[in-house]
Parts: sequence; C-alpha cells; structure tokens
Amino acid sequence: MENYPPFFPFSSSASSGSLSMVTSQSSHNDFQGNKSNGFLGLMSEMEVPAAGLNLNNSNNNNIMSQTKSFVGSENEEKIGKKKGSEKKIRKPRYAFQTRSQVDILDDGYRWRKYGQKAVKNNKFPRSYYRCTHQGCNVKKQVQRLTKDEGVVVTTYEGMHSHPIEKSTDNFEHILSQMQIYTSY
DNA sequence: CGCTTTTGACCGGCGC
DNA sequence: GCGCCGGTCAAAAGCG
Repeated sequence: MENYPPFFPFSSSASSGSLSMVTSQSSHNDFQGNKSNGFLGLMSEMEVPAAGLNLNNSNNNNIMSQTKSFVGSENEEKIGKKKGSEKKIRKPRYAFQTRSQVDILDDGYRWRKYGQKAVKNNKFPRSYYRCTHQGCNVKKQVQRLTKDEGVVVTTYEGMHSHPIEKSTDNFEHILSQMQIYTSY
C-alpha cells in the first residue's frame, strides 16, 4: 500500500538536535543483538544508566553528543469490525532517541497535539501528536527522560501517505549538521 | 477567524 | 468485578 520509507529530515528550528534513522519493517527483527533491548525494554526500563551524570552536570552546551535509535513494531490495528476476524496488521513504530534541548523536533510535517499524559517513573509528561494532513493517520509521541533531561524519545507510528509540506532542502542542512556532530 | 494547545473526562485492555 | 494504566476525545481557551 502506501508504504513510504521512513524519511525524517529533522529540522528543529531552535536548538538543533541530532538525528539517526533506522528502518525495519519485519516484525520479527532480532535487533536485540547483545545489549540493545527492544522497544518494550525501552518502555519498561527507560532509565538509561547515565553513568557519571550525578553531580557533574556539565551538559550545558553539550547539545547532541550521542544519539541512539530503537526500532519497534508489534502494534496492531483493527480494520473495520473486530468480528472475530484476525484482520489485525502491525504498524511499525520507530523510536528515535535523540539528544536535544527541545522537545519539538520539526521533521517537516505538520502535527497537532491531541493529548498529554504523565508517565510513570518519569516526571516529564508524554505528548501525543497526530499528522494534520487529511487521511494521514500518522501519530507520534514525544517523551523526555527524567534521568537525563537532555534525552528526548520520539516515537513515530505509521507512514505518511503524502509528501512533506516544507521544503526538503533542509535535509542538506541537516546532513551537514550530522557530519559536524558525527565528526566528534 | 481558523487553527492549535490545553486539560480533564472517557474508554478499552489487563492484572489482581 | 474492580481498579489501574496507557491512549484518545472533545470542549474551551489561546494565538497569529
């Protein structure tokens, strides 16, 4: 159907954040090589042991230094009635864990916030956004880690079935930024 | 004015 | 069956 490649050119206008992209569609991916836990693990154990982050909060201008990215799946969506039918497909969910000062990472699409809930074991709330394009049911949620406020987890759900509104030439800009930050 | 954000209510799934 | 939990709705406020 309308499976577009997960193409997310981040272009945060304010303080830019780093980005990374991982693509995976197979619901049974063994991306849990040795230490990386899956998305569920991420959900349950979001407390990433920020070693040496206790008192030495020298993260003032250290904006993005590292960026992790997880890939999840296992999201089922029922089409029509659930009359005993097993018409459930799994929507892939892409989780980006970026290091940024701001929560709103502009990826070029237009989002409308539709909810915000407090997360357990986390003092920061989680925001729910939805793509405002008609017929586009792409959702995303943004969450910040309480342990390390510099880490923002953005989870995308679904694929956009329409082009990006903004000009894509930001991508070049982002790429250059990536190179800059990767050179560290 | 039209759209977005805010915020509590509501709802379905799941564990006890 | 009940209550918790995560996710969504919707009314009203807010903003350019």
